[in-house]
Amino acid sequence: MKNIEHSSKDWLPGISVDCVVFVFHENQLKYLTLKFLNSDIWSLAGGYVGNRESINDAAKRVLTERTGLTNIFLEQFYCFGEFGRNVNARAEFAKIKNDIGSTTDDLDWLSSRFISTGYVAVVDYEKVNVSLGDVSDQFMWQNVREFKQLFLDHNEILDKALVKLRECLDAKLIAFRLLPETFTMSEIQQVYEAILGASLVRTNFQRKILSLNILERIEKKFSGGAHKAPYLYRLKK
Amino acid sequence: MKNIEHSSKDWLPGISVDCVVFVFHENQLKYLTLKFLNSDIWSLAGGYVGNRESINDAAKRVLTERTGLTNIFLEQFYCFGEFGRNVNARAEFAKIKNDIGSTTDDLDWLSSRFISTGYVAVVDYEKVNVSLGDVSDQFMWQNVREFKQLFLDHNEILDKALVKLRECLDAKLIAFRLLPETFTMSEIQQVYEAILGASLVRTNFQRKILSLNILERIEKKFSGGAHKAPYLYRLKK
DNA sequence: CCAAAAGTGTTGCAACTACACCCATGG
DNA sequence: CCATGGGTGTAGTTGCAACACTTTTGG
Repeated sequence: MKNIEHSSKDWLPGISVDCVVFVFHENQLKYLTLKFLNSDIWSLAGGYVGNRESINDAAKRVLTERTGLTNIFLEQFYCFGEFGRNVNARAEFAKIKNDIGSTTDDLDWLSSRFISTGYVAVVDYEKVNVSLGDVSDQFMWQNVREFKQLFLDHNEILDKALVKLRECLDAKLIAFRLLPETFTMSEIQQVYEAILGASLVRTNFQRKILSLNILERIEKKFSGGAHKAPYLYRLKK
Repeated sequence: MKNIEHSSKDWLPGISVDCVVFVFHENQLKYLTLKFLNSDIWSLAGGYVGNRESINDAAKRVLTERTGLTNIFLEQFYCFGEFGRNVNARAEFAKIKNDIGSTTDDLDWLSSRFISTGYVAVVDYEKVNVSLGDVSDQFMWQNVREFKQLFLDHNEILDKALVKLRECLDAKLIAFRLLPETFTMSEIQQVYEAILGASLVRTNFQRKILSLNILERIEKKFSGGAHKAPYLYRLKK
């Protein structure tokens, strides 16, 4: 409860950031959700903005706190400022307050009107080490293809994040940030297919990716199967 | 000074909106700037957010207050949240305070940290009727090709607005919103050239625009010149 | 006739799609 | 040999750019 108790002094009132953290795992595109202490309410990874901190830095900090990672792809995509986006959810807040054992002041601050800026983050599943923080007791990587009811307007934030992710896919080389250091060509294709929600023709896809001239092929190969092993690739310096 | 005097009660603290209002006039793309009372400081059209008003509605309201128009193209493009974007400009605020005869409380509120969401607006020059409001004594339609030093980080806001405008140009049919009800084909081309900052081949451009199938040609024509008069077009319903 | 406006035709380029086909490799 | 992975060739399409050329119309 440290963050919330210090709230009115250390943090900007009425302003928050919410990060949609994407990973690729088990052949699916997933995003990070956190469950509030002792409740069944799931939210995106959010946080407040320090009095002397830029909102972009706040998003970076929240991401580092939750994932243990620095230097990750992070991009702002929209500012959610509807009246009632959280004010109309006093019941949800009251439940959370009760569950996490907050004081009345905290609830007043939490349930006062907030404007939240949304960020898309893209990380390598194998490198993430999720820390729950003070208000959550569980986390989950949620498949984007399965609907899950989220806190407040976080479903809307997720939808807009997915649109932004697709827009950035080629220009910002999103797919390679979702994969480990080395990967096979079909893994790249699976990432693209998961993000675009469509299947792609293998031969044309490989030509497109290789023509970018950003990959180098590593001669070491997979072992195991009763057939040819796929090549491994990694990003050129 | 009405708005500012009521500030701490009626408006959300620390949050504002800034609108970059574009028009097409004298064959140039221009944006609205306002000069603070008795000063030489020029800013974009900004405003605060009502306690019970969504930020998108606040932007709409600011736009209606300044231009007299409703139902105009308006789109959010970025949330500016650097620490110091206005806090480091106490000198500018002190000058404005002096010029507009504000009380100390107002200055404290004004110069406290603000986070501002940027909006692009696109309007028909012939329909705009600019109202100065309480803190400005002059306005100007500024050519985007000429640099002008603006208040705080408003030059950066303008730059990002222009990028957004170009991105929306085709998808949101921006050009037709910058023109009056009826227009000639070469006027449309001039708008495109002003926004893109490049010249286009007439024949190919006309083919592209007409193939959109959104225009109808009006048989009435211009009068005057010693040559064929251009056709007039208007958007289909 | 001239000048400006409006429109057509054609050529070539680049990107993408679909699909046929071939080679490589490990068992 | 088979199954899987990796890659080439090619034909068709689409969109766009460049440019030549024709037609319309008012004076």
